Amino acid sequence: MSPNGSPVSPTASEQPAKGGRYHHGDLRAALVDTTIDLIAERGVHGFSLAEASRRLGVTAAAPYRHFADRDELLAAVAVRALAVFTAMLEAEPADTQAPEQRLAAMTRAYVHFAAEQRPLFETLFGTAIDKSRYPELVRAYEPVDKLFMSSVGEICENDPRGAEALAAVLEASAHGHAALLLEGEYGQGPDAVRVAVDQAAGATLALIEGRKALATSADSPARP
Amino acid sequence: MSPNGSPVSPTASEQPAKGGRYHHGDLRAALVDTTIDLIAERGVHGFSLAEASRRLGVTAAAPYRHFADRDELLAAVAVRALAVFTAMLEAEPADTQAPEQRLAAMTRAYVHFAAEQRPLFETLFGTAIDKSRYPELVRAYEPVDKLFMSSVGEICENDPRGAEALAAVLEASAHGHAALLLEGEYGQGPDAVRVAVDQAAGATLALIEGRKALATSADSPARP
DNA sequence: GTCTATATCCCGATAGAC
DNA sequence: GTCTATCGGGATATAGAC
Repeated sequence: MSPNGSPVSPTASEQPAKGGRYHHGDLRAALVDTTIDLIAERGVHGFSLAEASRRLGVTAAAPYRHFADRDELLAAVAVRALAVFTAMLEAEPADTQAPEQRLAAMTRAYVHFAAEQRPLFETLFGTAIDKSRYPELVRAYEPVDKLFMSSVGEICENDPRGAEALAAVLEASAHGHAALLLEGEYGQGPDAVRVAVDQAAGATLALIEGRKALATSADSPARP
Repeated sequence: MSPNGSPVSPTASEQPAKGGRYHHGDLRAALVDTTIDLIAERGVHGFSLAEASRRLGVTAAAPYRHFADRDELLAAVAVRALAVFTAMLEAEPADTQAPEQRLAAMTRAYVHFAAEQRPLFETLFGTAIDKSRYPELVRAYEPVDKLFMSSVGEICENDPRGAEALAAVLEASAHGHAALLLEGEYGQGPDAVRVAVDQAAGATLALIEGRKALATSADSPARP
């Protein structure tokens, strides 16, 4: 088990062979795991293929059998990140709640994900991966998008424009809370996470409510 | 004039001297300017002291007369960033508006700043500068904080707790819009900036309004 | 599928001359 | 206040052996 909690191929050894050749059971997966660990320690930009190789006891040339270059490895990490986040979202009870409550829960999950899976979150945002180069990465975004937009759509029925706008501000708010949490603006430790998560969820509800209120008052400006 | 629009010392030449010694009028300021250009081109993490020196026609050793290390130069850029942002905020008409409108205007300024001064914005957030090491950086935050908190305080009179919470969500929302704009989620070009700025300002108003509404309904839960 | 070896390039930082 | 010279790292990526 790697420190990031992901399983490495069972046949992978963790030390270089003393004398002979060294073979990984699944160097590709091991590289993804080790990369996540490295990002956790030094940030996305501190990561290097060379050091990941060193940690796994292979030479710096080995990874190039599995990834064309550094970016392709990061894209693989991003795909994993979206899989983890999707799993978090799908673990929520889905149908029993009002769409506002589901969106608040998704916001909680978003900020929680940023806090608990920092390296994965950083990989999704801290880097400028050229998504169009990695179709599987585009596909990995789809389930998240679907879940999110379905709840937004329920709130903005028959108003696709409004839905898009609401989606944008909700995403921005959630993202902002996550980003500032990671910047340390909420302090450190589990208390900071709790506060950020609560405030983010509250902001989601307030945004939905506030937009409703402002739209109404715009319809009948004589009634503030 | 440097591409980032900041004046370089008038005595600074832009090419290395052909034969003799090379003296800058103000290498320190020139380094800050060039650093901003470099960050604009390659991002905060792509920047290097070595390349900044190269561009200015000095050797890699020269900067160390002016900055103890790389981080100190980045801190100087951050100070400049806050000065620019403060100037943007102070350029707004201050007293004529309701606090909600002033906060919406500050949000506009924030997102606008991120878009128009991307390298400065990136320096403030993309790096983990240890602020406590640079007292002048701490001081540079003060005027912004003061402007922001005074408007927030007007809305949350006699409720310092509420003021802090409102400040946090407003900051997060503004930051989120700025961050997603820079990530390209709004597309490219001036249209993207306009949309992001408008949505961010709208979100600010909606957050204030929505929190008010939710607080009220919490006081009298029998009246949804 | 991995290794050896190598090419090529980059960086931050310091000592001491001028 | 800048330069020369240098130390001691680090990186990506390729060619060819096994």
